[in-house]
Amino acid sequence: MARSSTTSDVFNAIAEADRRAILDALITGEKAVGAIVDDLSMSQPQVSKHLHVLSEVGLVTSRAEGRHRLYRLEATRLRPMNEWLAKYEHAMNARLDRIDNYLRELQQRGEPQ
Amino acid sequence: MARSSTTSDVFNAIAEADRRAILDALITGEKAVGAIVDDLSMSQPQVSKHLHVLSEVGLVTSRAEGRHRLYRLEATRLRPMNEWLAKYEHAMNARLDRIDNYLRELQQRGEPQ
DNA sequence: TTGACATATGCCGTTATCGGCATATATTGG
DNA sequence: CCAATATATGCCGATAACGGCATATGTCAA
Repeated sequence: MARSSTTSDVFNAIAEADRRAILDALITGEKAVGAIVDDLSMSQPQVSKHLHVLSEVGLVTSRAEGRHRLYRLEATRLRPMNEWLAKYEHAMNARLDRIDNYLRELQQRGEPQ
Repeated sequence: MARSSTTSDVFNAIAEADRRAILDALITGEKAVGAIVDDLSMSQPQVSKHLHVLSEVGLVTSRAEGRHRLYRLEATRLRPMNEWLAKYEHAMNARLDRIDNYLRELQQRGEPQ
């Protein structure tokens, strides 16, 4: 058995740097495949395939516009990641909290004098 | 060429559900390999290998304690993901914002009367 | 209709991944 | 030192991912 299919969940879809780049490129709004190809200088089939994967997990949707196909970011689908990460928020800021407390401590020690 | 090595960056390390489960198991604090094996009912070699991967990207660290090896979560390493996700925060909440605006609008229209 | 442009698909070779199993490597207690 | 416990590693077979290239599909314009 290999890694669970890339098309099965958002975490896998996003594991690929090129796909993250594509999503990044779509932040500013809808874009045609060709535009993405130009922006990221990847091959057209490569972009189409990545878009297919992203589409399978719902991270992008598309609509036809003449002979172009416009892809749109569906950021809502990133929620699962966001929620998973949220569990670590506290631990992630532990160091900062410690620095913060340290600074507060310094300040308190300074004030009396 | 396949997907960039699982040991190269956090996004790939986390693409595997079992590894996320391991990290989740470590949220409450240090744990020995055996404890994780029991908690998640995965095979011992499987857990060891996943821990190895997680360790390569710095998501966990370990220390020896007798014949046990205690693994510890290094949540700080999740920052890159957090930052990447932050870019989508706005788009992710767009729908909520829209509802919010709508409600605000309703309220304003109601007030004058 | 024909031809040009835009995008999707199919096939191929290479490479990584993953789990299972057996086994190597500590470490401790007697 | 030896046996038992705890963990790490190495090898294997199966699977799927990725990029490249050629080509199919679709759409417009003249």
